[in-house]
Amino acid sequence: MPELPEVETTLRGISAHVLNSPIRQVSIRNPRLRWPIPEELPDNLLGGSISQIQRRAKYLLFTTHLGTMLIHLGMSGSLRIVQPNTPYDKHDHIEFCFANGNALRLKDPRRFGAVLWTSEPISEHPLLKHLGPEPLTDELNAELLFKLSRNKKIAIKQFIMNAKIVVGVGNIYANEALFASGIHPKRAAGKISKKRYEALCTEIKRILSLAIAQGGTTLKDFLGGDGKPGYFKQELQVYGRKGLACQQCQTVLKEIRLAKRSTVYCPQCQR
DNA sequence: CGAGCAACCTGCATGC
DNA sequence: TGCATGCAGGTTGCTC
Repeated sequence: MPELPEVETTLRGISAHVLNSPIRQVSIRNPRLRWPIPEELPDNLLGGSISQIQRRAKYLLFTTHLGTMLIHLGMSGSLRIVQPNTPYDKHDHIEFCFANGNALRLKDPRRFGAVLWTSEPISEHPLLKHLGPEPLTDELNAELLFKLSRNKKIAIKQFIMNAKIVVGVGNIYANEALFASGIHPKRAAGKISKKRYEALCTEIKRILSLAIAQGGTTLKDFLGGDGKPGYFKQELQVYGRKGLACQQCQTVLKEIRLAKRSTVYCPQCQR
């Protein structure tokens, strides 16, 4: 489910309901996520409150007086605000109850997500330390991509999906950004001009911003923290449209696999 | 070093 | 109807 816009939508949806309210209870129903939920997590959270929630890449960072809780939603995770007496879903793995009467629940059927704790400065955390720039800041720009890509034979789609290069560009938005900038997903990253990287950067930023403004992309059951679905699906030009006509030139869209990920493109518009 | 891919899981669609 | 297969929005950490 979640790419960067969905994570950002979640952040915006849950913040007001959980910030600065004492944490009364932490219930771990199943600690077996990608990594086990740390046993000391409840003790570190209880009695404290969340003073800030930030997003870095697709990680949500919950600041408390003792440290930071990191949550990653993996492929199928979602965070929802519920009333504490709401019946549990089979895949609700952890719940945080707040003094203000709200409860925050993580549901994650595939359990590729993670809930971690660190008391170190967050920028030093091994999972965050080597991440590339945020795509919606000036740190992502054509010069950077151009420079990092010289002599690289890797396909451009894999290049922009590499979090060491730039974070937050997942499979859906990689497909969409490449279509919008007219670049063939298999083109060698090192053979793309500065000029074309300008277009690609512009499109990555435009598409991610638009998706955030529309509340993310609801494919299966994604709902923002406010329970509303995302509306970006209707904007998708290539993802999930294999065999359909390109909306630009009517050519039939093709699908290939790149690093095992579904890659849809227009063989006419993308070179 | 980079490239490729196995691994972590469940649910759902498809085909026989 | 049942069963096998393949695929899904992500990322780490192997092996070669």
